[in-house]
Amino acid sequence: MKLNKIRENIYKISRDDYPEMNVPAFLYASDMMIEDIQNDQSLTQLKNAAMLPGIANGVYAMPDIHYGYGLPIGGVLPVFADKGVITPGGVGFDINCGVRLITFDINKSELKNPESLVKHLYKKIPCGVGEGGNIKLSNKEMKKLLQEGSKWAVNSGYGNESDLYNTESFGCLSEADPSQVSKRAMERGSDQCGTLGSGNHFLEIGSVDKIFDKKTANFWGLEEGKLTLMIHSGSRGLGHQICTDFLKVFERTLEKYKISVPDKQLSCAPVDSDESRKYFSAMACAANFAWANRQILMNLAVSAVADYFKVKAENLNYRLIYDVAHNIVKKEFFDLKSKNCEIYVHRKGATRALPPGHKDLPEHLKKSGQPVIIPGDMGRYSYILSGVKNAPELSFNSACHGAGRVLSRKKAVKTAGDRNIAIELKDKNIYVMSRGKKTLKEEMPDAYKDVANVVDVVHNLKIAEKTARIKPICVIKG
DNA sequence: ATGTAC
Repeated sequence: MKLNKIRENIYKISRDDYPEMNVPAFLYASDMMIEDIQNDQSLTQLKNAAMLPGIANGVYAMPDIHYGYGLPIGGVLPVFADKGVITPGGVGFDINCGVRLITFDINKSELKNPESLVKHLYKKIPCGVGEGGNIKLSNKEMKKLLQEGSKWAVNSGYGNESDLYNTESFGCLSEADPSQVSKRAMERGSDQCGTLGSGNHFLEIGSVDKIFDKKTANFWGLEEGKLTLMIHSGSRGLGHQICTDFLKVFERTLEKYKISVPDKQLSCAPVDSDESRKYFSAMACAANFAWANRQILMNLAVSAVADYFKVKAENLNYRLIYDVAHNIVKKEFFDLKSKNCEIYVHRKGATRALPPGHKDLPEHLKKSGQPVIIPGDMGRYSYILSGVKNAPELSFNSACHGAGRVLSRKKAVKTAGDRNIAIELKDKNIYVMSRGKKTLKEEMPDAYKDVANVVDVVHNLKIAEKTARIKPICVIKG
């Protein structure tokens, strides 16, 4: 792909070089990352996305870009409500995959036996491919959950109402319509609320290891040396099934709306079409399911931590810093050429990052900007950043979402050979337990880029600025 | 990511 470097950390794929594009594509990455990025087909996917109709300004790729279904992971696709298209490939299979971060008023030094804590967590958190949990929902109750998201979880006894104010969109997309969710999707989801999943999903106890921005950290209640809980999970089989169901629908709509796409995986329909409305309503259900899921997982993990410290869960002082999605399409408003425009922003492996003062932030976060949670790998660290001033213009309020792989899962397993990743991590005082036999090899630290380099790109561009770094202590995986 | 194929 022909890339033009327009300034430090910004590369452009230009319409002068590829006239088939309707808008330019922008890649945010450092010089040293370019070679790896050029090695897969992700930039071709980005260029293909720029050929869709009705895009606002451009398409964008974050430094953790890699190959995905349709739009690359790490891609942002903003479209005008009145002339753009919705594409399920712009969201991906794991609808509202996202991350949540919690802090405890407990010092790292008080955690004397992390090996025991990881066992407590592993026992309490259902995880693994296809695994169900302890909550079985009737059809009626499922419908309620899909409409209400996090609020359903709070009303069902999982957490506090204040948690909603520390969740993106208050943990609910109001467009959710359960009648657009297939029976099969409902069935797959009905016993999976409160389950972690597998692959790169994880639940981790860590500690704040470094503060970059003291003011923002203080404001949010992040203190060096305190224990944290991070949860990375999504909408499980429900979201997967919804995506599968609608991909079939959208492949058939191309002819109907006379849209030509360079890649069937970018099948789409006008925003204002029956198909897009139905997809959006079903996608919103999956998003709400994922928020309820993480809300419940948080409560299960908090009770495991309480068990370990031999205190009652209600006496354990914890605080939800934020919960943010990184696979979603949302209706948002942006000032473009001094006109307020309704935009549907597809974020796929991209985290929303609202700058200070944004109207969608709750009052208590207006001053700091939105917390942007960026998980790394299980052997190094994760970051929390705050949305800053260049986010609207550079990326429609979006930042990176993680480290990004350097080795495919298959390659990682092969490279790991007969290494014992759990023992290697234990030597670094990180205690991991995993249900899947291959998971730890697939997810070993060497399979990922150093997230510090990824985060530095968005930090230097002033899309989101570094607030704190978190180091893992106990990790459970599916 | 995912009852890793309907």
